[in-house]
Amino acid sequence: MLAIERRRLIAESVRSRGVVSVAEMAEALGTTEITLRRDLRVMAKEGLLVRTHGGAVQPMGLGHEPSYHEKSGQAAGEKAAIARLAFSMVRPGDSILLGPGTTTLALARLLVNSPELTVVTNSLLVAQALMEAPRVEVILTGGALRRSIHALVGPAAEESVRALRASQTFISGNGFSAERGLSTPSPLVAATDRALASAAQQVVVLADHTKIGQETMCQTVPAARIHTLITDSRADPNELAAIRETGVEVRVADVGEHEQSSRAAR
Amino acid sequence: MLAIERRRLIAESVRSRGVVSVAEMAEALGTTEITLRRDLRVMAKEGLLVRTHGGAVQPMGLGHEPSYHEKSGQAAGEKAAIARLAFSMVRPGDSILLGPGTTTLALARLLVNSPELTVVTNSLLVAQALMEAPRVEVILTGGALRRSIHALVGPAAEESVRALRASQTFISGNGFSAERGLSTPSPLVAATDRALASAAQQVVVLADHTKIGQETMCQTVPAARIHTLITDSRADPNELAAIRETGVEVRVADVGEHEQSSRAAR
DNA sequence: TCGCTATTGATTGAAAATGATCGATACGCT
DNA sequence: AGCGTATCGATCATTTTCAATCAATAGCGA
Repeated sequence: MLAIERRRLIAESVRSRGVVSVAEMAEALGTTEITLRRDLRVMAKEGLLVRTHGGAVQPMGLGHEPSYHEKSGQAAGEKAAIARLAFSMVRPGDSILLGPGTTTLALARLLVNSPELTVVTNSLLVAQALMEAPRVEVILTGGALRRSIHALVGPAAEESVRALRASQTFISGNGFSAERGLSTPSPLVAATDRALASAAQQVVVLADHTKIGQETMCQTVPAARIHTLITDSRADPNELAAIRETGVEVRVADVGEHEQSSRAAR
Repeated sequence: MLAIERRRLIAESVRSRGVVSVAEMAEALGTTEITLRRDLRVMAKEGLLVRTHGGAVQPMGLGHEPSYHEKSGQAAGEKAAIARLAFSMVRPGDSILLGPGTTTLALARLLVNSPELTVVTNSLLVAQALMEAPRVEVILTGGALRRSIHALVGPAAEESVRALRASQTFISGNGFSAERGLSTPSPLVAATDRALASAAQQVVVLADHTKIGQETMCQTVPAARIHTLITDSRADPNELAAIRETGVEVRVADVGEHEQSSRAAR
């Protein structure tokens, strides 16, 4: 096996799995750990990976953001189930909008192998996830970077979606109630989400049970403008009933037994 | 077997498999490794493949562009020196534009502790780097995601910078010559870079020595529209003189002794 | 046939890559 | 904190690969 070929495989492994171990790779590539260590050292110097004890990890820049990831561990199983249900509503050839949030991010990760799709988003994390999706056309809105949610907001963001029209918008938020609809704590984010919502024929809200019945400061979209809410089975049934009253179609995602949210974030 | 025939088979093998090994091909073609090496040397000089130890690989640029990871290691010390010089040109309170590229990314990393700055960029990596810069306002252009360079391009990107006006633009490219100015292989990228350049009073090009004198397909900005070129001390002096003739201010960054990049590009 | 040239094969010393050993260091566990 | 284990880096030996030079062969025209 050629050295360059070996390194290409290592790079690929790092990109796809995030981490590699020296022993494991040496075994897989049929070489010794010494050689592999040398490869890793060279590749680390080139910035292709970051060396750690016993292996190497993906350099920060592609892949997973830790601070944001802590949050995504909460109700991870539920979020994944919601994302799967939302995924089933996407048809090949569609143009869809994705807002920021851990649940929409989970949806984006499911879209990686999807064929022929156009995704418009203001979330850097969604864009990052779809970097791996060769057949998905990704369009980012412009806008000012809001660090806390890794998303683009502000007038520029709203302006750039004004010209667009998509079949569906998938957005999330911090609270959803029958009375107030979808809400978030930040006026800037709310305004941008509102722009996303108004650019699509169908507005789908992804909100796990921790958000149902919650109300936060700024209304994003009133319930009347929302077509579908996808949540999970631990949401308060009374509130869901009230939401249905307002004309929103409520769909409840089934959480597989193996992915209860009791599990800690990795 | 004719030499032409043999080389055609080699080229085909490289194209289809990405890599060939000397021993393997010699076996397959029924010739000796010496002859095969000679073939590879000639073909490498013609740019049909890139020679490596033990074999050869597909030239990056045809099959797939060099993923930015691969490029980021080349001339790393020089790039850092160029970035430092560019950094000294940025004044607090400025609004600047940053294009995509490993050198502009290095500049962005230096800006992390900079106070009171507005940065407009179409590079996701620059945005990511500035995520850590609490006092830098980051604005992303919109646009279609170009995966190979992790940047936003296309009409939407150009449109979103049209309304902006900054004091300086820092852009990079794949080639810079006195005759052709700044150039890149992709028309889409070139158009977007051009839009960035036209939005600022001062256009600064960051290009390490490997790009000086090179010409690629699409002209981004003619030399006449460029105010300053920052490069490193290994650049061809004759070409730099010719560039100065066109009225471009050429500044040469000093590479610290500890960060030579003697390693050849692979 | 003769002479010329281009291509191929062989040899050799140098360079690179690989593998192994050993002391030093870091990590995990109690 | 202390100890055992795993990992790391450096150095040296071995193998592989490379480039340069020289010899041999085949093709070609006069």
